[in-house]
Amino acid sequence: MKKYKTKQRQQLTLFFENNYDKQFTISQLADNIEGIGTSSLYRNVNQLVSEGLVRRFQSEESRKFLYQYIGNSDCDQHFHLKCNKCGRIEHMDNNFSDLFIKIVKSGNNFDIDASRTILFGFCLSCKENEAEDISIE
Amino acid sequence: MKKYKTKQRQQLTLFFENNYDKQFTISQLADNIEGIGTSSLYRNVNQLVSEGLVRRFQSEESRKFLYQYIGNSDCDQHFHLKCNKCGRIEHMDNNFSDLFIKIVKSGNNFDIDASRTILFGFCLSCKENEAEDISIE
DNA sequence: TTGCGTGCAAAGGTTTTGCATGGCA
DNA sequence: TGCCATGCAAAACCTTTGCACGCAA
Repeated sequence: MKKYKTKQRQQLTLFFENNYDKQFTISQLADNIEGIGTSSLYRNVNQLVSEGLVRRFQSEESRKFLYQYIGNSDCDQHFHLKCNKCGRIEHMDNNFSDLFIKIVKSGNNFDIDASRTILFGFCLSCKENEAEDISIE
Repeated sequence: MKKYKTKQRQQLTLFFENNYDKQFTISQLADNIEGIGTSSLYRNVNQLVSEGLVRRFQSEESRKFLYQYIGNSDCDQHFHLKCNKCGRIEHMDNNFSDLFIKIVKSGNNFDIDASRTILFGFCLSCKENEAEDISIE
């Protein structure tokens, strides 16, 4: 399938590249990118997903899909850590990932597929602000 | 709110109890349980979720919810391992879970919430059958 | 008998698809 | 010019909700 470099597709890719490691819903993308219709947005995002440049997740709370640019990083090699508060994704070190995979393999006879697994919790900066916000949540 | 022991609710609970550690979509529940309408199914399942007896997950691929009976087990204490092939959920040993949580805490400054995290991979029995089936998938 | 539960149908919200038009190469 | 991409609208899909009837206690 040939691909044309349309204005819409270029804007979408640019926006993703400028917001590496953040996740967006379709409506958030639409809010931030001028001049692209919903269906073209879905089609382009899905194409980026199938190319492996963007990753699709499920939101925890709502039923919306979340999209995150991962570029050409070797994300199949390691775990990802998602903060339940700010939503950011961290890439776990490959060595730590390997270590854990081996622990589970020996302890549980289970072969973890790190590329499919997301670990949920709280990142450092959200943890540090926890004390102040404890009454909110 | 009072609760009546209706036939439908009893059948649902029975099915869940007989299929401990498996996850089902609503339509899979409907296929397996005779004589319960969709809306009653949703309402009963959601009630079990709010009572803490059933847990609701998001499917990774589709937008469907998955439901799993957890009874009164202390699933907040450990990780769960889901086999990508047979779909079964295993409960990871609490000690292994603790170990990994500590590793990630020191290595990544990230507090994992084991209760929300599912580790994907392949279980022992599916791994053993892998050689025969490798052409299928 | 009381009032919660059920089931049908409709609503609500997100994603996908059909089709005619537009724009890249 | 050829043909992929766009955008509108409609369809598809899953979950929730409204309402009249049914059934447990």
